[in-house]
Amino acid sequence: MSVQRRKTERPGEILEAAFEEFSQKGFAATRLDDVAARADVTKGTIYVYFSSKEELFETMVRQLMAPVVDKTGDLLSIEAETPEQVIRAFLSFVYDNLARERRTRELIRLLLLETDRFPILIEEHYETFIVPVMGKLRALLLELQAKGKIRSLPALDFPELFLGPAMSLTIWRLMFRKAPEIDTDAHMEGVLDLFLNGLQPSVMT
Amino acid sequence: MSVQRRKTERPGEILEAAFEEFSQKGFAATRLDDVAARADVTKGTIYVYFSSKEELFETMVRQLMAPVVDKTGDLLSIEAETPEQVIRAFLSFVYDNLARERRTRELIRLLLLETDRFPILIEEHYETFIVPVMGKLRALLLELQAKGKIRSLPALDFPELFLGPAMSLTIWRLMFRKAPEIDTDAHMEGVLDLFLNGLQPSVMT
Amino acid sequence: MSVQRRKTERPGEILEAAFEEFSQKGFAATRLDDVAARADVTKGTIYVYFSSKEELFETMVRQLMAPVVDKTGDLLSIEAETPEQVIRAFLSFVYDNLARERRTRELIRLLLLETDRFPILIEEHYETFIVPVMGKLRALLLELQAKGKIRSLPALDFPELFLGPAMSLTIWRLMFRKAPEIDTDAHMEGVLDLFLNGLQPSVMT
Amino acid sequence: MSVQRRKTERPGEILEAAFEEFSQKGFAATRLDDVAARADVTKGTIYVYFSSKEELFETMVRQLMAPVVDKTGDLLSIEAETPEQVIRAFLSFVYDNLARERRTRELIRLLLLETDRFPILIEEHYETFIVPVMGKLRALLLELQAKGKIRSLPALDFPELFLGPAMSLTIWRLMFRKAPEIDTDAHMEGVLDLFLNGLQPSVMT
DNA sequence: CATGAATGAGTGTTCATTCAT
DNA sequence: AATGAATGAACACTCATTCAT
Repeated sequence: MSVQRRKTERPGEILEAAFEEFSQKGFAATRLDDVAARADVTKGTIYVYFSSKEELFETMVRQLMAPVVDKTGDLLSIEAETPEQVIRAFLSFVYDNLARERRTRELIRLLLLETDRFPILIEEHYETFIVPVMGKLRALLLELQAKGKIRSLPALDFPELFLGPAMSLTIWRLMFRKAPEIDTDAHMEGVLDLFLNGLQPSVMT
Repeated sequence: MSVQRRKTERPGEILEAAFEEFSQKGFAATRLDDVAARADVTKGTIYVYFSSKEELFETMVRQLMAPVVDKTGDLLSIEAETPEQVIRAFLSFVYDNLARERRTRELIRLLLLETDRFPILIEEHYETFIVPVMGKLRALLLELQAKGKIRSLPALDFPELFLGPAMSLTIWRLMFRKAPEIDTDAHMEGVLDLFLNGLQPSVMT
Repeated sequence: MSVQRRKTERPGEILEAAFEEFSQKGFAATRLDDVAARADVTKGTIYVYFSSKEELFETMVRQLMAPVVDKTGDLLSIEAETPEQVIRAFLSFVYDNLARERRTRELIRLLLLETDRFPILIEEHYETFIVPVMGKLRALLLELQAKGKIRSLPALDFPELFLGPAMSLTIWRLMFRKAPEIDTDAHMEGVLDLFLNGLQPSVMT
Repeated sequence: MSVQRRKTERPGEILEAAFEEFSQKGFAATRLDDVAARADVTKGTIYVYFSSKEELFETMVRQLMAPVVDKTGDLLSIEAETPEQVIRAFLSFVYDNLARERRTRELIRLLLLETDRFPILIEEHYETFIVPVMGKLRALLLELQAKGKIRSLPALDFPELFLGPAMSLTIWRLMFRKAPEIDTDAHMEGVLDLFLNGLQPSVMT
C-alpha cells in the first residue's frame, strides 16, 4: 500500500523537487537530473508526468499560486469600516503571503526572473489576482474617503503603493540573505502606523 | 582613426551588449554567441577582453553599479532640516535610480536572479551602498525626531521601509510590463504626502 | 538479447576505440568525436561511462596494463638454476609483452608521451611492476654469481640493462615503421647468446 | 648594436623556446602563445619567421638533429682494430648523444610521439643517420670476425642491438623521472664488459 | 509505470592564423 | 620587423528528450 501511495504522490513529489531546484537556480540553470534526484526518481520518470521542462515549470508555478489566489476571496469581501481595519487586512494578507511564506517569496523571484520566458504566467496572475485585489483596495479607500474617514490624498490613485513595504521587504530578504533579520510583525505594525498617521509630530502638541 | 577608436571602444561595446542579453535572459540562458553578435564581434573577441562568461557578467554589473554608487555622496552629506527635505531627497534618489532608470531596474532583476551564483556582488553592494545609505537615513530621522519635527514612531527602526514604494514600483514594472503605466513623479509625490501626513483626515477638523 | 549484450559491452568497445585513437594521435590530438565514431556510438555516450577525456585515457591505460602486470607472478617465482634459464625467462617475458604485442608497444609510447600529463600512471607502473621485476632479476643474478655460475660483473648493478635490447627493439619498431622487419625470435636468441657468451672468440681456440 | 644583434637572434630564440615547449607537452598540446612568451616575443612574431606551427616544429627538430648527424663522420671513419675499440667507440657515441644529452633525449621522445604527424622527419633521420651508422657497425663487426677477433655470433645480424642498452637507458630516464639515478659511465662500462665477455664464469673452466 | 542508456544539438572556451598598424 | 587585436573553426562537455525494456 505504501508503494501504491507513493506512486500516486509521484507527481507532487516531482513538483516539490522542481520548486526547490528552480527557485535555487532559475529555469535555465536547473537540470532535470537534479530535480529527479531530489524527487528520488529517474529523469525518465519526469517525462511520464510532464511533457517538457517548460510544462513542469508552469505546472509547478500554478500549483504554488493556487492557494494564494484562493485566499483572495476573504479580501474581496471586506467592508470599509475604519481605515485601520482596511489597511490592516490588506497588509496582513500581503505580509502573510509574500513576506512570511518562503515559497511565495521564491515564486515571486522566479516569475520576476522568467518574465520573458513565461509571459502568460505573469499575465494570468495579473488578471486573476492583482487587478481585482487592487481594485478592491482602491474602492475601499475611496469609500473611506467619501465617508470622511481618510483624507483625499494622491496616494489613492496608486493602491499598489500600500503593498510596497511588504513587497520591498520580500525583495530585501531575497537579495540580502546575510543582512540582519527583520521582525515581520514589527515591520507591519510600523508600516500601518506610518500609513495611518504619517511622520507629523503629534498634532496635540 | 575610426578603426583605432573602435578598438578602444570594443570592451565597452561588449559590456553594453552583455547587459542587454543578460538582462533579457538571465545569466544561464544567455549565449555568448548572442552577446558577440549584438556587439558586432565574434565570440573569440569576447575572450580577448574577458576571461569567462562569469567575469563578463561581473564586470558588467560593477560597471553599471558604479555611477549609482558614486551618487551616494550627495545623499550622505544631507542635513536634517525639515522632514520633507529629508524624505524627498531619499525618495528622489531611489526613484531616479531605480524606478526611472531602465538599466538600474534591470540590474536589480539580474542580481535578484543570480543571488546564488554571484553572492559576492550582492554582498559588495550591500556593504558599500545599502548599509551607509540606510544608516544615514536612520540618523537623519532620529535627528529630526530629537528636534521634535517628527513623531517618535516605530517605522524609524526600518529605514528601508521608506524606500519600499520605489522598490515596489520597480518590481511592478519589471513584472507587469503590460500593466497601465504609472506616472513616476505623481507616484513619488503621493508617497511623500502619505509618509508625511498619513491617511488621517485633515487636521483642521 | 543482442542489444542487451551490446549494452554491457559498450564501455569495452569505447575503451578499445580510445586505445586506437589515443595511440595513433596522442592524448591532446585525439578527438572524442573520433573515438565515438570508431566505437559506433555518439559522443554523449562516452560521457555515460567516463567522466572526462582524462578518465577515459587513464581507464584505458590501466585496462591494458592489467594483463601484463598479472603475468609478472610467473616471473617472480622463478628459481635460479642456470644463467640461460634465468635470462631466457626474463627475455621471453619482455619480448612477448613489449616487442611482440602491438598493444603494449603502443602503450609504452603513449606513456612516454604523456609522462607529464599522467605522472601517476607512470609511478604506479613503476612501483607495482618495474621495481619488483628488476629486484627479482637482480636477486637471481646475484644468486647465480654466488653459486659461481656467472662472473662477478659490473652489469649486475644494472639489471634493467638486460631488458635493454627488447625495449630498444620496441622503440625501433615504433619509430622506423618502414625499416626492414626484424625477426623477433632470432633477435632474442641473438641477445641471449651475446649476454651469455659475449663477443669473445671461442675460448677453446 | 645589442638590439640589432637581438633581432638577428630572434629565430634562434624562438626555436629554443619551441624546443622547450614542444618537448614538455608534445606537438598538439603546445600553444604558440607559450612559445612566444618563453621567447619573449609576441605570437605574431613567430609568423614572421615560420609559416606555421608545423614548420616551426620541423625546423626545430632539424636544427637539433644537425650537430648529432655531423658527428657521425667520426664514427664512419673508424677502423676495426680490437673489439673493445669498436664497441667502445659506438657506445660512447650513443651514450654521449642519447643518454647524456638532455636535448637529444627529449628529441627522441618528440619524434617517437609525432611519428604519424611528421613521418618525413623520421624517414630522413633513418636514411641519413641510422642506416649508415648501423651499416658501418655491422661492417666493422664482420671484419673483426673475419680476423678471428670475435666469434661468429647471431647478434652480428642485429647491429642496432648493441645500441639497445643506451637507448633503453634513455627511455628509462624519460619515463621514470623519479627512479634512482644511474651513473652513465658505469652503465656504459658495464655494458661494454658484458658485450665483450658475456656472463660466463671466469675462464678457469 | 518506471527505468536508464543513448542521443545530438548546443554552448563555453581555446588557439592557430591573419592583418592593419 | 614586430605587434596584438580579431577571427573562426574546433573541441570538450552538458543536458533535455527519447525509447526499448
